[in-house]
Amino acid sequence: MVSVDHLHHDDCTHEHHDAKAIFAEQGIRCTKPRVLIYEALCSTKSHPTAEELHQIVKDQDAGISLATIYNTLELLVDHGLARRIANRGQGSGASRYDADQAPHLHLVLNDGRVIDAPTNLSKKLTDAIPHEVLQQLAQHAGVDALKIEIVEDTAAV
Amino acid sequence: MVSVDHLHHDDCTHEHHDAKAIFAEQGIRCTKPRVLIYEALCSTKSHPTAEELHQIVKDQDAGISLATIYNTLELLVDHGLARRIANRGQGSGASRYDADQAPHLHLVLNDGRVIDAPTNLSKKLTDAIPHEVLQQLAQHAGVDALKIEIVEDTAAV
DNA sequence: TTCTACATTGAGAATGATTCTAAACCAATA
DNA sequence: TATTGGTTTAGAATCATTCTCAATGTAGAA
Repeated sequence: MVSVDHLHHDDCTHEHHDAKAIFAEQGIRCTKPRVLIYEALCSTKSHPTAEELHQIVKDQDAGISLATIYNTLELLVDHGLARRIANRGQGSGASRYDADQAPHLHLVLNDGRVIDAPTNLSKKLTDAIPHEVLQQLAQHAGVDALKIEIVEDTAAV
Repeated sequence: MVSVDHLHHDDCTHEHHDAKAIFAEQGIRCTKPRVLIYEALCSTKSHPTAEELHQIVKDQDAGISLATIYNTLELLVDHGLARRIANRGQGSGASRYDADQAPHLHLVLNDGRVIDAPTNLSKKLTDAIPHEVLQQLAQHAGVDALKIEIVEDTAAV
């Protein structure tokens, strides 16, 4: 892994995502559905559900099936290119997804919405937590890593 | 409410929950299914799913239907007698429930398990977080209250 | 570039979790 | 004890996700 291609600067609204390069780096095939799905996920801050992503990419390629959305999202998550956000609230709430790699906290609301915590508050909270506490918790649970999530208190509706 | 039947001592593993009194206090009807479900939920630390609870209470009253489990759990959550825990991991993970009122953190793992954080770590982490940060986040989200949840990092499997 | 092997896709069926429906039932109150 | 309205039940309905497998497309070899 001695590539020298991390020289391009960020340019667009958010960041630049060269899907092709990123997929190559991860050793996963570059297909049209994957590019469309990944770019759609990168270019939104709304933490869409699989269904919502399907609506978006169908505008660009009517043939993409919902199963492909699910397959691709699982692939992205497995390769660390996206996160699945725990679903909340009543009923059959759909999972939501996020490709934003910058460290930030999610506020998971009971109505299903997920919003990003403002950067300053996100940082304040994260910095306040002793690193070793999270580590000890992970050890207690027998897992590699844990992260914080902020969820609405279930009492309130 | 001047009954004199709260004299029987705690006998079971954990705490005593006088379902009848608690339901009365909340102004909700005391029915056999509700008592069984609530007591089953109180007497375990395993954060069972609706399905798991159904298995448990069916041993005591074979007629209880799964729909009643769901109805009752929703009722308990609405009255603050139980919490619904966000579901994780792949696929159709079932929600888990907890009637433990003592303040404690949940560790939500990718395989669907939910375990309680040890009291000391739970306290360390909670105490470390500035109260006003959580408040500001709640305000930002437009909700009454937020709480922390610790989830396994999705990258690890 | 063309060919080939094999991963990926798409449509729909299958599964799992939760909610809905309507009729039978029962707890609280008078 | 009778009444009334909330509760329960069984099963159907709904929603989210996964599975199946034939058709397709990609990456690498020739």
